[in-house]
Amino acid sequence: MGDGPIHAFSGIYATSQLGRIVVDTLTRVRDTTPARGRAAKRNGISDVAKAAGVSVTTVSHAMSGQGQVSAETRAKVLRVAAELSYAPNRIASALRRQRSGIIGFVSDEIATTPFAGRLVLGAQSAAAQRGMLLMVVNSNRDVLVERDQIEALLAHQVDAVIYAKMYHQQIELPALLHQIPTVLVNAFDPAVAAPAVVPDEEAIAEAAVELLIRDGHRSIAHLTVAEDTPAMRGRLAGYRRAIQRAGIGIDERLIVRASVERGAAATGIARVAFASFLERGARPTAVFCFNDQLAMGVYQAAALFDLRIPRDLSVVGVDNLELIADNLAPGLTTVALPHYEMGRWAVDAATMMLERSDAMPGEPGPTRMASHIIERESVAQPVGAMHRAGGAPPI
Amino acid sequence: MGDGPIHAFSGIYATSQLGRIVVDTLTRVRDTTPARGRAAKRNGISDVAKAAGVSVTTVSHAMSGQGQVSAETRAKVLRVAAELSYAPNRIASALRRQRSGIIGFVSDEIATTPFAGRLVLGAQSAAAQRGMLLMVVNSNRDVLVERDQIEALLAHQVDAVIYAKMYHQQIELPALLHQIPTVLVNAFDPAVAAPAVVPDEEAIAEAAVELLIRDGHRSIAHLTVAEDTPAMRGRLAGYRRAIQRAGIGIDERLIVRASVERGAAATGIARVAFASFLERGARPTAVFCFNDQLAMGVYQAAALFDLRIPRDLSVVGVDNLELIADNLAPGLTTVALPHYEMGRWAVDAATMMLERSDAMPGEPGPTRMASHIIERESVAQPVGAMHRAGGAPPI
DNA sequence: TTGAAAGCGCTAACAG
DNA sequence: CTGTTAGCGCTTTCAA
Repeated sequence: MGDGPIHAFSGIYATSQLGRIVVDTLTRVRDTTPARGRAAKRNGISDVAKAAGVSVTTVSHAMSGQGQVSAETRAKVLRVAAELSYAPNRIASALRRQRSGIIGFVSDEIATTPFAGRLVLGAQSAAAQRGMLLMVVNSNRDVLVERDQIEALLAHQVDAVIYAKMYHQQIELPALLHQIPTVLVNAFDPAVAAPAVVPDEEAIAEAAVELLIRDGHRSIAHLTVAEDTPAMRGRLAGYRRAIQRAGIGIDERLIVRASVERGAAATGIARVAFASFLERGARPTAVFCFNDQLAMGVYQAAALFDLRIPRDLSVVGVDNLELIADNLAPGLTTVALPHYEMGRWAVDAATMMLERSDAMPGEPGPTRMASHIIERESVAQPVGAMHRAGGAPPI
Repeated sequence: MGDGPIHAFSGIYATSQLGRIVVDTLTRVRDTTPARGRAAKRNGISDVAKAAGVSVTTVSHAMSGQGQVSAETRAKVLRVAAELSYAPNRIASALRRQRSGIIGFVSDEIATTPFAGRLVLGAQSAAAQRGMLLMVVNSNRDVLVERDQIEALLAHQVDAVIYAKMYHQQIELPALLHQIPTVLVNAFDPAVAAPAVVPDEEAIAEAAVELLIRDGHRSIAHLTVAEDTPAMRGRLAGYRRAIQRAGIGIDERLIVRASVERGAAATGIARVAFASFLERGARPTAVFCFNDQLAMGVYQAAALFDLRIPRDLSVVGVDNLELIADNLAPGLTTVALPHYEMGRWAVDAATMMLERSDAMPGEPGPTRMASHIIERESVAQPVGAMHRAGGAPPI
């Protein structure tokens, strides 16, 4: 292997004194002293051009598939590029094309539940498919921090942003985001015509309640929260609808509200609320809980009253928090929120807007995404289900 | 307000036909039709220069603090910049300076525990302080995906990367990362001289066991896992050390191993393991559990044997998974792993390497980071602690 | 089918 | 203290 001017041999390229072209086809001993400090200079388009004996234009065309390049030239360029482990510098490309290939992901919270992780995961996998990358930013619910972070995202020329909340809510989109394609996740802003995706709350409740009804339950309680949110309203409405559709009358006494503050130990509150519900003599055969933490409270309350789950009481939750649902004994049947799917939907919607600037993905109003139920062991037929159709009042 | 050539009046600037300079000092009616498709064109450095009546160089200097600019000029430039809501285009700046201001964050998993979130949070907060942004990427433990993602990161010219694992382990750093400053989190590679930070496993166990000893416990079990990992070894060693330091002999029968597979419902396994331990007649007054999920299993096993926590059995976990620790009744005292701090440390280390390329932050070998204990209600003095110093054998 | 050359918006020599 | 200017590495007319 010579040292002279750079030539393209048949598949083998020379190490150069001039450029940073280095061919590394052999398996090498493991490098135990990696570059420290600055990143190693990577081969650029002109290095490839030189090595392939063509112009940078041709390399660009060959790599991107733009323009007309003969098949052979293209093959050669590609081969050389691979040889030099060349990949276009996305920064330079972004500057020239006015497209960074980066999607900003703004979330209000990332550390307390696995929701954010699943959202990010879905968004990322969709982004990867389109050759884009995510820039994740988290405000921990501090509006000032959020502002700074959005500014940073804009300064980095993100092409679009996903604005995600961890709990389904109505919001006012930050004004800064009015200047850039934005899609909302788990949130909606009636004043802004931006695509938004949220869970279909009613369907969640219907799925849960229908599962219970199918197993023969007629006396189904709903343990919900006091706070007035879209999730609370939607799930309650879905509960009512499913009950009525089955021809069972709504018994308002079966609706139990726990006053849970955000982030507080929901389980304890739920345990107390549900225990006092049982104390009043209520004996539903099943409970549909607003979320898994409340369901965990129901487990604890049931233990206090010597009620066995699922023999004496079937329980369904919402969230599929594996940490809880998997670890409870018996395992908790619960409805998994479509976080992953919403993440995917969001970047798909964003890229759609990017491609055709007149496009407005999704329905008018927030797109409602379906959930699915995860069955574990907390649901069974009520004892004597066969015998007591339309039994005694439950309370 | 005229339309003519651009002039700088005392604080008010004209709307221009030529550029995109738009002054917007008035509070405006909320824009209900935000730009769709492409991002709105933002003002550039030359817009500011024009409006301020100086050269771009001066603007650059004024904004960055580099070079010499008179205080007045600087003030004027800054004012105009604010007026035009100018912020330097980081892409252009990156291309010119060969510094993207982006740190890649590679994690093996992000959706199943809150660990990743806390790591990201810590990393991000440190990054923000230094004007950098995080590009988070997640492989879901797929090596091929990971490779692609690291390549994408490199193509985006990230200045450094944080390579994080969710569980403390020894790894082989991907070769691609040998060419760029990298710091490892929750992982170490003996073959590579890269800074690494891991939890101080022994200290975790010592803190937990010392807490129990301080409360008068002398018969302290350790419920651990069978898999041989740095965490398992370290915590076991710490347990032994703390017990011995207190002058209590090690009783190997008090060390219980649960064969938990990664990601499985650890609690069930732990429940069975601990129940059979109790069945053999063991009556420790306290258990130190490898993690919170095992602790939850202990709660369940204790219920089976009518042992009340903490009256009959004190329990300490590790991880501070709020979903579990907060929701158990009684609340679980547990050791919180320093994820947030490790995240911070990692970007601090990375930026240090960036600033002085000869720097090697941290100790030789992985830096061990301290944890702290979160006290809830699962620890109490053993019944009759006062009376039975050096009591009967525990099993 | 290929190549030369003009920038994308910024920073950093260097000159005045 | 301020301004002119040459690129950073790439994409994309436009011309050959």
